[in-house]
Amino acid sequence: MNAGVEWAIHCCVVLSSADGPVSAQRLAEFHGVSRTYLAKSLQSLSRAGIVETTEGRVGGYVLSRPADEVSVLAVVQAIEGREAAFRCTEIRQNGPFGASPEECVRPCGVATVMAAAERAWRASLREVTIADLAGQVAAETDEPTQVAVGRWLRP
Amino acid sequence: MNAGVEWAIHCCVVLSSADGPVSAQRLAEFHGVSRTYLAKSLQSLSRAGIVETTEGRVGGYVLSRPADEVSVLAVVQAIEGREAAFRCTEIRQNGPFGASPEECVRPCGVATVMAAAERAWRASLREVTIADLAGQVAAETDEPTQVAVGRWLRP
DNA sequence: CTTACGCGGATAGTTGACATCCGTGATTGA
DNA sequence: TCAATCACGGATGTCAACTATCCGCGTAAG
Ligand code: SF4
Ligand code: SF4
Repeated sequence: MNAGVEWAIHCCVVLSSADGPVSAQRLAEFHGVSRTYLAKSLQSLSRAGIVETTEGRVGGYVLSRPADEVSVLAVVQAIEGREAAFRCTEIRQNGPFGASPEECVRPCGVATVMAAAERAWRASLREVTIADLAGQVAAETDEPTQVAVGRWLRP
Repeated sequence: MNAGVEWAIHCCVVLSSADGPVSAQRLAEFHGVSRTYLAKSLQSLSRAGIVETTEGRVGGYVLSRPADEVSVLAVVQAIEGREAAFRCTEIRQNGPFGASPEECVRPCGVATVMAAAERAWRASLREVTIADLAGQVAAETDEPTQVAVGRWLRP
């Protein structure tokens, strides 16, 4: 799985507790990752409509929806894409006893099972929102640090 | 996801309906895929204890357990490995407000959520066995073809 | 002893993830 | 007005993993 997924989720959590636009520079420094590459992930979030950007001198990223309306699944799919991990290559149509395309209008058992598993995976991620994660982080961080982080994000 | 997963599942289904060892040559022909590369996947299944091999002149592969005791999950993990798709890189320890390693003894919310999703995925795959898939295939295949396939597998 | 077969290592080609750079356009503050 | 800052998108490079092939070895049936 793409490492940018982890970065993107963390960025969303940070953005949910910030009170203004945060630049890619700050987000990258905060997490200790490559600025230029993180920008790619943030652009994906932007295209997916999860964050909004303000260009110019004091530009940066802001969550475009309240944190409790952004599921973890949305962030993951924004970075990883929406294609299923399991790609069926229709090998049942190959070989000496290959089925004809007419017989393959509906997916076979293998593809069905894998699709069901991925549905379960997505359903699990859909249950959790960025707000849930942010609340957890806030509960584990003491008050002075939270204030310091807030000030650091907006210099 | 590794394409060899699809091949391996199909091979297990075929093996469950065969009455003797089937060579990699036959399995590859049957599915119309590369013989040499399929052999790699079959070797993974062998190392995982899902199939057993008989070497020598009329060697081949046989399921080492009854088909209803082999879950799809076991086959997938044999090919793909057992590591989680989401790798946490502990970026919360980075940056100016990075947490100390002592504070990170237990996994954070993000890693927990992703792990729960993967558990749901595995649980879904664990519910289905090779026997289930074989039964589905058998129900969709007419009698004469089944006999012909059985004969073709063991020439 | 010959033959067919699985096993494991070595070896490439190809793809996709990871990472960086630069030019463009937009916005703000001097 | 003008320079600085920042997001955006394209182009490019690097690297690991997947895909695929080949060969020598050991094994067991005939
Ligand atoms: S049997 Fe299922 S998984 Fe296999 S090729 Fe057909 S649709 Fe795909
Ligand atoms: S916060 Fe969670 S996902 Fe992020 S680096 Fe720490 S353990 Fe990993």
